Amino acid sequence: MSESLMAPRRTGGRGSDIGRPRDPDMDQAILRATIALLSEVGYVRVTVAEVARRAGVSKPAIYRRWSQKSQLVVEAMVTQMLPGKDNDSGTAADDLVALTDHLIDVLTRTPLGRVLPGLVAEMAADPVLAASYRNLIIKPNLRHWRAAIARGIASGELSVDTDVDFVLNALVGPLYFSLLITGEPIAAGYARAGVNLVLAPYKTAPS
Amino acid sequence: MSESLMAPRRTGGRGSDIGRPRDPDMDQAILRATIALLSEVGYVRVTVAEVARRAGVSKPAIYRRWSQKSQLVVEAMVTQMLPGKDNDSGTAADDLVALTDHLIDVLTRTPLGRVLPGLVAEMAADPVLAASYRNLIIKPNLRHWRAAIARGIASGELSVDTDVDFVLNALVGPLYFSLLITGEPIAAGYARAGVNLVLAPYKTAPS
DNA sequence: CTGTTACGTCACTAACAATTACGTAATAGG
DNA sequence: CCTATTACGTAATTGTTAGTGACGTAACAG
Repeated sequence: MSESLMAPRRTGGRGSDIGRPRDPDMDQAILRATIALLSEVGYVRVTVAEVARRAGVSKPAIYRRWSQKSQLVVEAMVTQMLPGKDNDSGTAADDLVALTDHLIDVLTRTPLGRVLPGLVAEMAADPVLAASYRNLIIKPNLRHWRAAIARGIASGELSVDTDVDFVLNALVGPLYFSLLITGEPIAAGYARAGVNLVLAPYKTAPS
Repeated sequence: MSESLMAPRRTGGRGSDIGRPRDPDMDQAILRATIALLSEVGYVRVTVAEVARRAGVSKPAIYRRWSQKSQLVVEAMVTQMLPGKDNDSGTAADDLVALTDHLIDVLTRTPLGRVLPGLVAEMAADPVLAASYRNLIIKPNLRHWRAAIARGIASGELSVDTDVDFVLNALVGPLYFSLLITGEPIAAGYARAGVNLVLAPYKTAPS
């Protein structure tokens, strides 16, 4: 994977050592203004001019750092949103319930939920952006889910035949389907019920 | 639900009976041009001006029929894409496999797959459009899934406790998740494997 | 015929992303 | 200190596109 897929942010001119250095405070001000605006109006209605105004910064100053609005948004999300923690509660089932509940919370009660639809559209039109988002946000988060399932297999709680991808997708997919397509609210208790059903074929007999 | 949520298309002026009637051939030409353009360039890059050019029609003629580009696209998709047929193959499991395979085909090999990301963004910003798409496309299609599961319960193939929404979401959700978020290809044999696993908790003992 | 609407052409507004020119300020290295 | 180099703000500009509006002409209903 080429580095450009991971580093949408523009580097300094020819060499970043010579000339006047960029003001790091501006970076933070821009990213914070981006997140704030995102959570208020959603991706589509975020304009670079408004981000600049709120950050107390000029528009060219933003374009010096990020070549596109979409890449600014991705970096803002990466730096401002903490990945789910990898709680090890003792059983894979409980870990997955916790992860599912956390994801529901993120999708329904944080800016991400409002940002995602617009971002999905941009991703489809911009492979570089898509790679950034997937590598920096999606994959790191799914890693926790895989780890929980792996621990369950190792401890004997789950069968060694457990289809990790199936379990993961069956739990996560419906949440995105609901957010992006149907608009239906997530049923209360979805996490516990879903985990029980998805793991049912893989639960080993209690020893 | 108000009728306006179902009928994005503009009616004729005050009464549709007086004055020069709209040319029905133009309707078809516009819808066909929209679908063709959609499948070539995707939602974002569809411009009303280009649709008009291809349909051999003026831009105002389009806006006389649809108030927004997004509504034109929805109607184009509704009229040009056949809903999945409701095959009754004898078992709920086989029906669900067929429906799943069909949905995979639609999402990966028809214009819908290229259109959906842009449409998701529009839906998030436009409740009327969202209602149209859900009522005209999503819900009618999911009805076939529900029917198949209901038949399985009626025949005794599935437990009466079967969680219909869970089964449906666990099969459908991952497909959209893959298309819109991860970009990962659907595993070959997903339909059969997924149905087996999702139905496992509900399969009644063979009588 | 008359009223009403559709149609095309053309011009137009408004919004916004993205770029550029220019003058000024800040920094590193010599 | 001096020079090259880059950052910064202001401001103007380009280009694209959605969506409107005016006008003259064509087609339909009664």
